[in-house]
Amino acid sequence: MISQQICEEMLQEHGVKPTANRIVVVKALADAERPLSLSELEYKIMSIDKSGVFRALTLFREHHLVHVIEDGGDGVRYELCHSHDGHEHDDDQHVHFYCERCHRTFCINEMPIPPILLPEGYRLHSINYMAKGLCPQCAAERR
Amino acid sequence: MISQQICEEMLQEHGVKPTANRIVVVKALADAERPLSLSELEYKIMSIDKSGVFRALTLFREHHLVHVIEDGGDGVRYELCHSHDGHEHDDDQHVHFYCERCHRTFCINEMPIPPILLPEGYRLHSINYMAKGLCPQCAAERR
DNA sequence: CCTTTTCTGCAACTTGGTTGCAAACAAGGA
DNA sequence: TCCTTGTTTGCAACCAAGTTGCAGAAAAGG
Repeated sequence: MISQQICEEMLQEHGVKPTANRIVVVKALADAERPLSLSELEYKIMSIDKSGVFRALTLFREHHLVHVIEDGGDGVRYELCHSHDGHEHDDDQHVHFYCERCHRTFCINEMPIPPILLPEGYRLHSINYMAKGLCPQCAAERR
Repeated sequence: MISQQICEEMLQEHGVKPTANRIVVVKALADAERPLSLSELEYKIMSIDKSGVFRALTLFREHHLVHVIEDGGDGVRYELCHSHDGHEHDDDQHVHFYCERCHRTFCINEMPIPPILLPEGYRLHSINYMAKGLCPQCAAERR
């Protein structure tokens, strides 16, 4: 549980005016310890119209407060940037794990993304490493 | 350019009845040397209604003739499985590169996906390694 | 207190994907 | 060959997620 206080500061730090709605959205993201999709956020928040959540996320993205990861299939998910330099680069890239049974996406924080060597000419900006399978909980229930 | 003959055989091998439409779709996938999205295929084929392309892809997926990779943002892309064992497992996992400028997705065939060590309990099924940035062509034009 | 700008909710729209249905087609038996 | 049965296809309708326009509400700044 993260205090409203801190959420407000996060917004400030990234140059986003902390309105009531926006604080609620950052808080929702911060409290969930995994990346959320737009619809999960909509559902989780309820008090704000989906367009509001959408606009907040768009803004956050522009200000590098959240980043986007591809989910295990359809949509995209939003995750707070933890990089402390505040801006631009997000050195926070880690592996994600998508559970095919409960459809949640986990951050494997302890696992940095292994780098690759690209052929001549490619210019690399970012990497999305998504592992899929069963999360510990679902793997256990399975048997 | 891949012969219709071969496409037909690919279908057979995977237990899919080779109808006219299906052959066209496999051929389109085989000729493009990169994973295509549904809409790219629709555009590329024209002679077949999008529902037809969609149904062909769904079928192919069920028969492990194509696999799905997440694109650099929104939709998903389809790529022919090159694994020669024919069925079930697709040991064909390699890195993909998404160009943020021309929005094409390339197969980096020479680069197998580096494995990771997951924490206790996770059961891994597949991995999607997507690098993003500029492809050689766009990187060159850029300057 | 008034003016100007930003923020917000609602409703409408767009787009990509998906499905229902009936006509077209293919396969197999009489 | 003709008929029956099941499969495949195109069309149009549908659906949901994401996105935008607009006008009222709220905030900021004189």
